[in-house]
Amino acid sequence: MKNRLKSHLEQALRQCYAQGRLHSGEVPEIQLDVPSHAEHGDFACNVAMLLARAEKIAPRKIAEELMAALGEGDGLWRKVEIAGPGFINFFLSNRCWYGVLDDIARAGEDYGRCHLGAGKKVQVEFVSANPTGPLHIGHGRGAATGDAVASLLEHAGYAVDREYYINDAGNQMNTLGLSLYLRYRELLGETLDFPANCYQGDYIRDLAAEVVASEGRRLLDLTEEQAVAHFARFGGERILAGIDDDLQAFGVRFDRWYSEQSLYDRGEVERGIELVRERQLAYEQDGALWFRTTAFGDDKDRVMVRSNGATTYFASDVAYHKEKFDRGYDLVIDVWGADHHGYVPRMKAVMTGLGRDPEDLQVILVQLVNLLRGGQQVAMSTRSGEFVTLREVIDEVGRDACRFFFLMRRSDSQLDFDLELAKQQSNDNPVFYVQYAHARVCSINRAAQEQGMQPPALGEVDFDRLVLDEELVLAKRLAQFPETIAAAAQSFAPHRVVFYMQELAAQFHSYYNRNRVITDDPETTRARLYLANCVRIVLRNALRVLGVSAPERM
RNA sequence: GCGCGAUUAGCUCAGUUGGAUAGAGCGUUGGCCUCCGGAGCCAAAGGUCAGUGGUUCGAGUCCACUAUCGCGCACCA
Repeated sequence: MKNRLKSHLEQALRQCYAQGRLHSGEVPEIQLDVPSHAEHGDFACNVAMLLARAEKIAPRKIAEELMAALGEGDGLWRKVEIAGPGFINFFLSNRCWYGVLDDIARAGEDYGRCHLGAGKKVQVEFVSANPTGPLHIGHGRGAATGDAVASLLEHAGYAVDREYYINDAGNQMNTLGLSLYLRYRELLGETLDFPANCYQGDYIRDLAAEVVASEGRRLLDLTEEQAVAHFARFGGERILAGIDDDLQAFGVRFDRWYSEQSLYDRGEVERGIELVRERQLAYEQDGALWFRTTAFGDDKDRVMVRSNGATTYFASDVAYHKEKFDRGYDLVIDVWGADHHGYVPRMKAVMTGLGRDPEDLQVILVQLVNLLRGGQQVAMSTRSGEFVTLREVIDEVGRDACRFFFLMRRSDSQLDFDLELAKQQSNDNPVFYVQYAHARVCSINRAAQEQGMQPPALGEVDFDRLVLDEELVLAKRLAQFPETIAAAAQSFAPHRVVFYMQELAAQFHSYYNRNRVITDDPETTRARLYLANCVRIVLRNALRVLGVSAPERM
């Protein structure tokens, strides 16, 4: 609809130039905004103001010329006017708005999808928590965000892969192995000092206890080095399996689990370092090998190979990102904790250094979750091992509320997550409010069915029966859904979908409360059922993007 | 010290990428059930968009400085 208006405007502008009524020849991008006030119409265009400078005449004058060239617009609008400093305001015809109901009925599950991405390959890498402990709620927010962004991009026509990067190389796995080994020995009767830099959480003891149960004292015969290696492998696998379980319970599925260690095993890290050398971006200093990232905007060069010969995490990250693009992705998105924001410039520098556009790498930063219970802060500290796990929160408030709450705010701003509120079944709780709107339509359908009526199919509805303002407002809101998805996808911002749903649900609840869908008049009833079911379809599609269920009864 | 980010209603936050008179939810106050699910709805009050200057037809939005808060500044991962 917006696009149709746009092409009308472009045509009018070209006509003005052709007829010599305007002279500059400039064709700016036509912008159409939905004004905040209804008296300014359905869409407002500012092109006359943009042209004012080049044309050197008053914007209202330009707007007049454009309006004259616009003509009737074959019934798309019922009124066009010039207002304020030179806005061109369009008032669309009701028939045109109710046409979106047919679009929705026709498209069904696909309503809201678009081809913005043109099939480009995108990888979204997220969670990627170290396999040294269970997922906590911070990871949960990353999981919800990454999954929703991936889903948004799918809806916008990108070919998306979800990937989890496993940091299974380096000394943290040794630390894990050592932590388990020491707890194992403790459980078998030794008293020893458990080092502060080892993992303190109870899950370490639990895992060690499993080993005691299955292996007994046998592993005491190993050398410490052998034992640590054994425990590291065992612990890593078990913890990763637990993470996978938690993510499945959360409804997140990855296309690929990518091991950092495999980069070493296949020589990718070596190849990455070679490439940096070939491009003359490496130099040696103090016995270490450095990547000259300062050449591309980083404020410090970065070490790839330490003076003791060990490669850094940065080196494998270079290799990993190089390898992502080798796999043919056009766009790579990393979802990171916001405390890693300092790493963005260096990774962008790596992109440039490797000959890619830095825009091909997008980093989404996810801020901390502040967990509350009835307004009171829940204490958390990863260091001491006292943290609230994702699993605990899913078990307590349910997957739907959990995902919804994680996505309610822009990902880069801190989030208050109140467990009591998330469990509450009232209008204070936004997730129930939205789901309830969906269930309510289903309930109306059931009531209609009992009276022998089916939700009407395409073409069975007389839109002239929709005469209420609220019905028009609902139709307009429904028409906005595809652009909401597109805009949210382009800015990697799932929270926009949340806000959209809350508005739509509020409008529907309000409509429902004031009017009966099922009336004495069969034609009116049909039209209203049709409208209500379009609301249901859009709510369901929106919830699906976020990974939240759309229940038929609650 | 340097860098990144934030600052919008009593609280928690949006703000369609620079548009017209600033938007929700919660909280507060006052209303609404003979009715398809009240798990809901309606209404009112509430604002110097942190401050100062700048850019222009037009600034919550862009730029500079200031203040306050948060985070980051390893040959760790």
